[in-house]
Amino acid sequence: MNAVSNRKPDYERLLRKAGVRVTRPRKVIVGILTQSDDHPDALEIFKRAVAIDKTISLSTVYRTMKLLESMGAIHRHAFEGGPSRFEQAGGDHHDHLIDLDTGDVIEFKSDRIEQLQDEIARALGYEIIHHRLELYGRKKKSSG
Amino acid sequence: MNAVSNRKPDYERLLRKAGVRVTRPRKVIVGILTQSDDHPDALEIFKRAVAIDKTISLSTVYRTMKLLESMGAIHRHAFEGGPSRFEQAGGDHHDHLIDLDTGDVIEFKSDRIEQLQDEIARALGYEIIHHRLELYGRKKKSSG
DNA sequence: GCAAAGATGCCATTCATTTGCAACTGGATG
DNA sequence: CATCCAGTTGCAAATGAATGGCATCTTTGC
Repeated sequence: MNAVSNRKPDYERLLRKAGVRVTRPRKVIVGILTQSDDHPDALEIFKRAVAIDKTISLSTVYRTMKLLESMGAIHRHAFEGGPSRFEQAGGDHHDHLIDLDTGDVIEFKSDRIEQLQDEIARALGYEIIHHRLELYGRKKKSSG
Repeated sequence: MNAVSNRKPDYERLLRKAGVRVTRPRKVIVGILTQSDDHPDALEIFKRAVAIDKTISLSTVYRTMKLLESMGAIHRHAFEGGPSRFEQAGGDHHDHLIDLDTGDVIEFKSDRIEQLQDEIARALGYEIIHHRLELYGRKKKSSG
């Protein structure tokens, strides 16, 4: 388990490469993603977007997230009991620890766990396409 | 990783113990759960219930699942891209491998992974309340 | 058996997300 | 730089899962 790097993708380049238009709403949204280090949901991204350009609609946020996801530029996480939350792709693969009290998301990584998952799948005759490992926990009060 | 035992809870006893009524719809629903070895969603349970008693409503299925869940008699799983699916509690803890082609759910268990999860959470200053580990995969064709 | 608390069925509602559609606009072309 | 039009957008209505309100029924304690 260790820290996770996070180089940001060049979204505009990716959009052009995907052959879709680089529109004003899309620029605003990817700009927000670039500046975000948290895991906002669609509504939160919408709010941040409206602060920059008040004509942007929530539909467009949803459509853009779906587009970026299909391009592999972002990851969607459906943590339990809430809307999907998004994060930029491009960093190393990692899993998530969700703070049940604050909703904060902490990233972690364990090669050992990944390896064990592969072994399990192989033993069952399966190939893992992707996986989801989420720890839901509370901060330990170390002394008081 | 190994097979998972599955002793079925005595739902009617549990209901009485919880101080709620053992009604006709509830009997039908827990009867279905007792006979199920899969991971049906609410609609599927509803269909099976209606086949036995056509007056049962989907609302009651949802209410009953929620009730059983709060009693700890069943577990709810929100696998990606679909409605919640349910399984009886009472077996050992286990995680899930979801067959992306069929939707089949295979249960597995790894003490080693659980242990690593605990270590990770501890290192981050957290106590795990619960976790979710899902592998999404496809069957390997071993020869043809 | 009876009454009252609890459950049910039905329907409307919520919440997250998607879709239909007319109006708009990137960006390739001339 | 004007034109054009497929790709996009905003809006509103639709969807799908799940919940809530409420009048009516039904367990269960007496």
